[in-house]
Amino acid sequence: MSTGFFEKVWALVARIPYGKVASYGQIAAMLGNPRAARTVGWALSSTPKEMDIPWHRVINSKGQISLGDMCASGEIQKNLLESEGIEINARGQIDMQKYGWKPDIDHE
DNA sequence: ACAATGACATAAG
DNA sequence: GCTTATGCCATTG
Repeated sequence: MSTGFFEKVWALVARIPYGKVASYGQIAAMLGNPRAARTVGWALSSTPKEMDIPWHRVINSKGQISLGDMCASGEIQKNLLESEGIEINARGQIDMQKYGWKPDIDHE
């Protein structure tokens, strides 16, 4: 690890409760860099599958899967989210009002 | 140090 | 609402 940024992202994503989702901007903001949303996404893509990082629970601000828009890998993510109990709209949009993760209630 | 990249975010047309 | 352009931060070559 060159820096702890990746670890921070992984730690935060790993902190996401089951059946919840967080946006890149949210993660970046928690890390102290609300503009580092790109770096967050990149950290996830760099996340070794050896780790139990629920990267699929991290989506963009629109509550949609970015990968599903241009990469077939998004299908996997969508499948995982549905397996988590998260319901997705016809557009692949997630109900952030219900599934939006709130870091304040991580102790649930 | 510089240039390029990347699963984003926001503003403007 | 969609498309294009710019910004922002961290990593890599």
